[in-house]
Amino acid sequence: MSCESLAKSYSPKEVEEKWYQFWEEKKYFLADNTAKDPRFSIVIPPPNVTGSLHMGHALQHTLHDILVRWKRMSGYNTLWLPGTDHASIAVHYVLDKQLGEKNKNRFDLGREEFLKLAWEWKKTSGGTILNQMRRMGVSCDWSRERFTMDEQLSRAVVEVFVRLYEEGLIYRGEYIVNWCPRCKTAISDLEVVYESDKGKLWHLKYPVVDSAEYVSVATTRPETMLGDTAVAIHPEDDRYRHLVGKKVLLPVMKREIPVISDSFVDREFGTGVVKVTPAHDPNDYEAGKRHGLDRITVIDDGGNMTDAAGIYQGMDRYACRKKLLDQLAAEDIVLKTEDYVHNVGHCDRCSTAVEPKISLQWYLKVDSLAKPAIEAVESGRIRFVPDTFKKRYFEWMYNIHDWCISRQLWWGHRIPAWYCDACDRIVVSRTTPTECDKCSGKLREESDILDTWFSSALWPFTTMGWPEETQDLKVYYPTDTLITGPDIIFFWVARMIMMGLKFTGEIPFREVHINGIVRDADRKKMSKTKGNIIEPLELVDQYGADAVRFTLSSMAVPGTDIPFSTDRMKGYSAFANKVWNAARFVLMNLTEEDSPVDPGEIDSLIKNSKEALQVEDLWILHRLNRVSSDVSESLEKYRFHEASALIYQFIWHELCDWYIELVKPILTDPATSGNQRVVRSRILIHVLDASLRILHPFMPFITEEIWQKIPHKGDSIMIQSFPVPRKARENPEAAEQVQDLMELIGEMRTLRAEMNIDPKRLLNATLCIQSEKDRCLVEQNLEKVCSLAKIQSVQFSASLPPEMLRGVWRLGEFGLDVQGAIDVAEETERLQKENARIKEQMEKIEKKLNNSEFMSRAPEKIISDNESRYAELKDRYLKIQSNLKNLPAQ
RNA sequence: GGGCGCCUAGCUCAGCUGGUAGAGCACUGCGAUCACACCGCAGGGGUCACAGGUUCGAGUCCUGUGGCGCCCA
Repeated sequence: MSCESLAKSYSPKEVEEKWYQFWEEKKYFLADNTAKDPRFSIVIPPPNVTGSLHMGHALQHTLHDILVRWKRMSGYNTLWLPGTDHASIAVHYVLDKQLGEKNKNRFDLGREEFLKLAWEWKKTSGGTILNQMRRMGVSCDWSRERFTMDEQLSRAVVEVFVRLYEEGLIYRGEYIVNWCPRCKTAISDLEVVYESDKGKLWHLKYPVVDSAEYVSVATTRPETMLGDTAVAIHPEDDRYRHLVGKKVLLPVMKREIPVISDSFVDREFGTGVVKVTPAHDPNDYEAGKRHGLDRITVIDDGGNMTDAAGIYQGMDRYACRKKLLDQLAAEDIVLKTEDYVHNVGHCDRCSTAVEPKISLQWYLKVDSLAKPAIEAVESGRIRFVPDTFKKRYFEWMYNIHDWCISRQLWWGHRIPAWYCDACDRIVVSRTTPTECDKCSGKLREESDILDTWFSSALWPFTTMGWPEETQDLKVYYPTDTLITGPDIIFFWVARMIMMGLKFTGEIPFREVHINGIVRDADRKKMSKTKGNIIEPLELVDQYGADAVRFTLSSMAVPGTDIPFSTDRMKGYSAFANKVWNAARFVLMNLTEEDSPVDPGEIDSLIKNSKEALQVEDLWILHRLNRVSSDVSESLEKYRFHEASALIYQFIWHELCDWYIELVKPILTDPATSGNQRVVRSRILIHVLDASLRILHPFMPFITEEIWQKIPHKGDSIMIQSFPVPRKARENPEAAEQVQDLMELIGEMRTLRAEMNIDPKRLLNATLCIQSEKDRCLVEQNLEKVCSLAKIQSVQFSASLPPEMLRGVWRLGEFGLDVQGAIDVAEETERLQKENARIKEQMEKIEKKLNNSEFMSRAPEKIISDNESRYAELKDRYLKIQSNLKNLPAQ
């Protein structure tokens, strides 16, 4: 085994690419569906194929990868399945833009050509995000990469559609939908985002027919008046009751329309009279149905006025508004104009104002699917982490509406339906029919495609081969965990649960971990317009993937947003360097002959040759035990922040700050025996090895780089076992002893610092320790104490000589000889101050212990804790008191 | 309008089932010695938003007030 030495500091750039390639080549990421081990499986929330890696992905992928690497190292047969979704609207958007540059649109090209172009685009640019993911070090099984439009997944989509149709759960109907005039498609309720826009409220004069009276109607969208087919009042509104049944004359169009009475009218809005445009407003549409009103469509698919708009035909809807208002003003129809802030729906993808529009669409009836999906969460079969998110889920599920699943786009899964023009029959089929099964007439294929989320909803099982009963499906479905953001609980999580239960009879995942949203350091949401976007790959370039991963993980409190701070990340890149240098120290103390350490070797060392071990050895092994189980426990609960803090604290503040420092004096002392040296290096190798393994899921690159350089068995750290607690190493006694030594060293250091003693100056010390056992402990570890507290000689004595600086710790008192008269006044003040602090704490506890209510009601454990704490404080207090008394007279 | 969440050190946040207020960064002092100055040692800094209540005991549970944010309509 050769022991290379390490560079003085860690540079991620040189190692990351190398190891990622190595892992992939060795096929470590591949899941083996024949393995007998318990399995752990997870599917990626498929990123949009047009997307590029942002901080949200970086976070989610980091969390996925931590779980997956940890489970893999813990002996699970692990699958992490990657892939992308086809993102109909987004792809259309990208291509529309490209075509637009050549002054063309998709209709010029035609469906077939457009799809060719789309596939071409997918082939060249669709893999961007997947390649970017690799830079984060993700260990997904690339051999199982899926795309929602893969042939097999597409077949599954057809299968699902046909089954749902045959069960009567999919129907076609004419309703008012959210229409995006730019994308030229219907979109679902969820894809509409409401933003408050500053607009105006125009009050218009509608004269009552055969009367001198007129009514004033208020509207934010005057152009829709061209399609008005009634005005409405509230049935209990006495102001207008007399008008019901009469007609008003619609200005401009000069159409007589009825006054209807309906309780949907809000009496407080405007004057209490509203115009009714059934073809362009969802509420009006419903009211129109109730009252049998005509529906006049005045705005077309592209947002332009139809021929029903009279002279405004062909005009853009906003241009029309302007011109129309001119006309209305000229005709004295506008009674009043006020500023008005209202919520306007915008297309989620392209931000164009949505146009409510009547059209014939395909819908999925969701009631019967929602029921079992609700039950699955209510019963706890599916758990949300944190739990509070299930409320959001229920809220939506209890009020769920039928889902408009058709889109008037081309890129996606074409709805498998054919129309017979001869007999009006609709044929829905798994295979392309040649003729109408009823009248043998010619068939016309449906041109609409399905909502992208329709296929995403099937992702957990179609990616594994459904509807075939594949081995993958058997082994890896249902998946264990879904990690995703709060924004797609409805879009995706809820729909996956419904579809999973419907088509596999099983829940698609057992737990849903909802992560927070990554924001900028000031908690602001990142956005292009704000210009506060942080590019994860730029961070990776600068600080290394490990530092980025660790930062995200350390801030990943379930369900809590992450204000990403570069300062904090610098801290974690320093941590990487710290780990590097700890390894460097270990390697410097090894020789060519050092071989890999088996954990069992350390156990038998404890069992058979305890005398060769130092107390700090027992302590660090004990601590290692605890940390390994604590980290696992935290990960089990998705407490990534806690797990990160545990391993950080252990490596930096226990292994580096104490263990290595305690071991140093032994290693540097030329008098140390060969055997002592060997034992030290065996333990160092082992503790470093185990620490690297615990750290590996969080920081895969640096841990692999170091692990490959220390004595090791095996080809890669990523397939080694994750440390588990070993009984032989539990040693609370050693833990306490080291605690006592640390306290002594700490007190001495504090005293030195407070008294401004030159850090390099070696002092003589006197120790008073009552207990024989305690004295032995200190005696046996004298070298270490001296080295870490800069002491040159120690005397044990029953009492402290007067001319010394004094300190106390749990096991006794100590004096530092500063060789010369000490400033008694200053020393008195210092000790008195310290005792005042102690007294304060004692009084607090005293109050509790003197309270009979507390003594009779508090649990025994709490009482005894307080008592022993009090005893300790008192002991310390008395020691200081006696120190004060024994100071030389002034 | 309905619902949910947040307010803890200068900053960003932990603090699970109530029992001695924590971390990282920043800050102050000291330190180029044999892993690391991307470092070490020591230190300062908090009426846990506010007001009530429950309890022997409240950052933690309950009610209300104020401020901020999110979701749904």
